[in-house]
Amino acid sequence: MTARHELTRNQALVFDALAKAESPLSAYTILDRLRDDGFRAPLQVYRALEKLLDYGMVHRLESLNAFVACAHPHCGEHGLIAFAICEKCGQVSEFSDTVIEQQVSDWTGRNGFKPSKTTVEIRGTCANCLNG
Amino acid sequence: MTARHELTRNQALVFDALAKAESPLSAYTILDRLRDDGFRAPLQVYRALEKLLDYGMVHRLESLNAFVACAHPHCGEHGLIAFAICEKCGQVSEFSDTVIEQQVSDWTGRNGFKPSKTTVEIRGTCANCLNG
DNA sequence: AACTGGTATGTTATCTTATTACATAAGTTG
DNA sequence: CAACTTATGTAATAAGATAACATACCAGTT
Repeated sequence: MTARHELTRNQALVFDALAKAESPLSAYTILDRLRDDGFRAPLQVYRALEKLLDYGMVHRLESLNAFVACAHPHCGEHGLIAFAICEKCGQVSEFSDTVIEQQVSDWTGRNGFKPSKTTVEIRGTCANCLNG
Repeated sequence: MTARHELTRNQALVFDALAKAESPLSAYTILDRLRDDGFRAPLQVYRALEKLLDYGMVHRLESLNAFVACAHPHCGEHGLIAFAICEKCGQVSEFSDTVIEQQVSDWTGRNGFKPSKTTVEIRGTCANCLNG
């Protein structure tokens, strides 16, 4: 756990649940996994997620309504991130692409659009599952 | 209405509702707008949307859980599409970007990933709302 | 016309995801 | 301590999506 952000108990529990998971988790799945730690209501999860998203320690996968811990060692220090999501096994690969970032920035510049967050998600089948 | 796909009554109603709208509509908003046309249940909307998405006549905005009619005159004939979504006024600009498409294709090629659908959504504030 | 297979529909119930509202507690700063 | 902000707990409800089942409609064939 980096010391970049002091996490509260709930935030730490949610982050750990995501960090341990092999694939993205929905808020309700997180809730189920934290029952033993005293979690009873969705809001406890959503509130923690909100902060973690703020800190850049967790990403939201819009096309799945699910969440993943950031793959980067020092979170929050990256530009545009893209996700490749395998629909077979659920695994997610995270990568940053400066060229895409530049294209987005070009378009928004040309059109006077002020971007706040950009989502890039590639759904498909990963190499592993293709060979299986 | 193009003759590229014979739409059923329900599909035509849903498509028209989206085409008339100034901004993306949720499935339940579509349902409400079609009450007078006999729609009573969400499934009627979702089933129509499924087909329209198939035909490429409608796009789903993952970060909004909402739908828009395709902006292109002849739908379904385009590659990767990106959306710029204004969080103030709700307006959506649709554009295709071959460079981003190429970057995605490069990554998937390098990683043996077989893509089925790619989502690119830029959230932010449009020029109009910035000047307002 | 009757038979058959495929597609579209209608309806109810249910499941999943997310937020509102309100009360309480805990930490921080003046 | 008082005032303030931030975190928590809990219940209720809103919003988005699907499952299950029954019925109808529309070819093409016999």
